[in-house]
Amino acid sequence: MASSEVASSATAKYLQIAADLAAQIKSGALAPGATVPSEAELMQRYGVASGTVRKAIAELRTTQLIETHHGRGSFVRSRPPVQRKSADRFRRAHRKAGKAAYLAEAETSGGIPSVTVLFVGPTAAPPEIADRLGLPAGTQVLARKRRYFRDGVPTEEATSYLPWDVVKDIPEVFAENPGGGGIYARLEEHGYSLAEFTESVQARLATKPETKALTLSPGAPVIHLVRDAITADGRVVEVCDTVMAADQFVLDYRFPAHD
Amino acid sequence: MASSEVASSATAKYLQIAADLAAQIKSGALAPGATVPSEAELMQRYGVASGTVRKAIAELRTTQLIETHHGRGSFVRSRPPVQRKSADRFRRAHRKAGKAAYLAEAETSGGIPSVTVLFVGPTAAPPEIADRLGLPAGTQVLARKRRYFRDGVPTEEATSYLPWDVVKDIPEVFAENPGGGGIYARLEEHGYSLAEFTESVQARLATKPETKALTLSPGAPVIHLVRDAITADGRVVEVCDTVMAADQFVLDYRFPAHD
DNA sequence: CAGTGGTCTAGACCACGAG
DNA sequence: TCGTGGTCTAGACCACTGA
Repeated sequence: MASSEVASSATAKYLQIAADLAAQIKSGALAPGATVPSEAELMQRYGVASGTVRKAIAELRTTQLIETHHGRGSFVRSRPPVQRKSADRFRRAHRKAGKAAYLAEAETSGGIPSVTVLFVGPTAAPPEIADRLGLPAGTQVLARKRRYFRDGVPTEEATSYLPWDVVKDIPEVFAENPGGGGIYARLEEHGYSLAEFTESVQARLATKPETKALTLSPGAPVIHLVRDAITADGRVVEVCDTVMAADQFVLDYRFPAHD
Repeated sequence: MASSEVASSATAKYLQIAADLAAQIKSGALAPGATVPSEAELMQRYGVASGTVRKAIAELRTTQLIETHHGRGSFVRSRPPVQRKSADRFRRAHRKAGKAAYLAEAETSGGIPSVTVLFVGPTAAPPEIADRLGLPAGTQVLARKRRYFRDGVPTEEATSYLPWDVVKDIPEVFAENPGGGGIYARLEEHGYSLAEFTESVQARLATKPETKALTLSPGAPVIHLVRDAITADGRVVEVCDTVMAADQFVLDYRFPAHD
């Protein structure tokens, strides 16, 4: 028989199973953090094949109701508290007080922040970055790639690109920890007085590597933010390319109505 | 044999197939609008089972490279030109020139913009909105809900909420078309001089109703933006709640480095 | 080690779309 | 009608996790 009694109901079996499990989660029968029954268990309970159960699980994953860990199982997600990111985090006053932008921000958020530096060194500038820096594509620049965590959970990954001629005399920016106030403070100490920042914000689904780096479920959305740091004479002295787990952040902006 | 030579390579077969097709798309060998080879064709070409091909196709779908239509096939998506949304769109100069924000923006983007007004009338303010307006939850406010299109395709849906005492003497804001410069121009004409805007940006997956309203695929990301319009004396006179198809927009912001 | 999810096969039947 | 994608089965082996 195998496929003789298949694909006939109004809505697909795997969706019914997903809806059933979703109802259990919303009702609280499956509490946040609880483990979802294993695939084998669900196959037996619903009398379906493995593929069908897996599609149901995938459905719950894309709706962010559960997360899955290879070899461990699936777990009901607990809505994490979001982190507000305001343009205020780049206020010069914060830099003068010796705080890096991330820490300045973390002060007003719950959770314990931490940072891991993944890479610091020369790189060929990717086309879009080179364009923003006003350099030919492939020019050597300094890249600083780091990953940010809150309570040990990765939340965002950021790569800063700086023109080589700007950084070559600023030894601190080659260090893992560029010192109090971060690289913006170092830039200003070396005569690059920052006038303004511009940010471009896009949202999209995470790529495979991003899901790994940020431990996201496939199909999870990310915020892709690219910021230019611009000096008083109009030069872009840093481009920061950031990918954030979308469910972890709210971005706040404020701008005047005047001309 | 069946499964004797399975799941051993470094990266999964379905990902290799997806990557191969993605490369063909990026190289232009598969042009936008072209039909992707059928599943049967791909099964033969790559020598894999149907399930494997389907997973590869699903991968390309979540990366927005293709779209699939039951019974017709899969097609390479033509990258819709994204629309840049800059804070500049609220410059008073634009309002004075008689342009509404949306049209002012559309001038610098490709595509023909259009708007449909879905609802204008009194509503009980939802909690989050009431909070921003500084009113008790459930207070009667004026809601203006409209849907925006580009080239006939829905791209965003926005609802403005205005305190009743503000609008009760401004007949134009009850009309479908509030006139040149939009409601912000009308507010300023009636003594509500706008000082600044704040925007909160979040990204998440579309809800079921949103996928319908914006004709999105399930699992597609949206940008949720909430803007407050604030007068010189600090009063919030409008809250605009907007949901945008994420793949249609880039949000641009600019802010000073000064204190 | 046992148990979990991840990938894969080689089929089947159903539902949709176009000629 | 025929070709398309959508769902489903009943298995298999692989890879990761934790006791």
